[in-house]
Amino acid sequence: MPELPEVETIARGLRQSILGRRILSVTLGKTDFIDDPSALEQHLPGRRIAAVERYGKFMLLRLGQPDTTESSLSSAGGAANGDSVAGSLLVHLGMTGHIAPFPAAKPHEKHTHVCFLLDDGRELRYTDARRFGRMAYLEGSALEEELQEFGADPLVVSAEEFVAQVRGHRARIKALLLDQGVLRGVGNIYADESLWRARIHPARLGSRLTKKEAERLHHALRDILEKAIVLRGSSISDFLDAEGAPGEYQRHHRAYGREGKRCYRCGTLVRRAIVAGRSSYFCPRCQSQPRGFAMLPLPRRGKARKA
DNA sequence: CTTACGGCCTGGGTGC
DNA sequence: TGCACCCAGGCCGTAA
Repeated sequence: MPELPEVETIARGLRQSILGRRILSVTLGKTDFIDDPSALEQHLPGRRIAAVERYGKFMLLRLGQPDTTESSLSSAGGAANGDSVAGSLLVHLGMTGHIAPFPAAKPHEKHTHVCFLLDDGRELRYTDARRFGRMAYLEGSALEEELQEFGADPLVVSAEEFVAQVRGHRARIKALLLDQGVLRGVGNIYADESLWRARIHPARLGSRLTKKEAERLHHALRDILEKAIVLRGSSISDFLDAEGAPGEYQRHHRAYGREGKRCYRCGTLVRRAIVAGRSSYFCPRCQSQPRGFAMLPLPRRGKARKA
């Protein structure tokens, strides 16, 4: 479940550990999550990792020109200006994806599907038990077109633009927050957390939010994402950053995963409902339900089973 | 056109 | 110990 804060955390870690390294070779295992596996084998060997960026929930490894020389990459951490990069490796971690460098001699952990041998003897490895992730090498117009499919970065978008986007759609606000074409990087956790903070029910329609509510949501979302980044993301199942350390933001969750627990604001029991096809956690008192929204009965789950 | 919904991919965790 | 089932995020096809 890496969402924006988790991917940002991993990107920062990789920036420290592999920026400027050259990829010597590529070894592939299962490839059904890779757009064009042969493109990786064809284009990556010899290329230098010129920048590590986050784009929504994607990790973007900007690669130097195939003929880039040592000297042209002098400034590590440096801004690889757009012209100097000819292509990028896009990595989406899906739910269970991990990417991190290891000593090449270290045995592969289970579900390792991609290995990039680096010029310092380490291997950048991608593991993904469920292979819900995605990997692709793209360059030129294909890269541009791919990136263009996505909406604004929630940390960058202005309040005006956010309000306009949200109120310009009739879909449920939860669906809008999750729609990567509207806003890039928000997933289930941070959607529910920001809606709780802004006191907006997930099933409300975007077009029916008041300007004030939409502004409140924008502020809540940005604030929560920034705090989550500081705490290196949320480790709810097995998320670990590139150094293998867990995040801490899960301790600050106010809605997500708290079904049956008391709302931090009013003490009402937090509920769970399926909204936009996803489990959604909310306080039924603080986040008043829109008219016409029938909450479907949910099967009991978890160990809180009292027969 | 926009939105809603079900199904699919996979395998770890859980209930029984 | 085994095993059926749930569920996750993104995507796609279909329906309204």
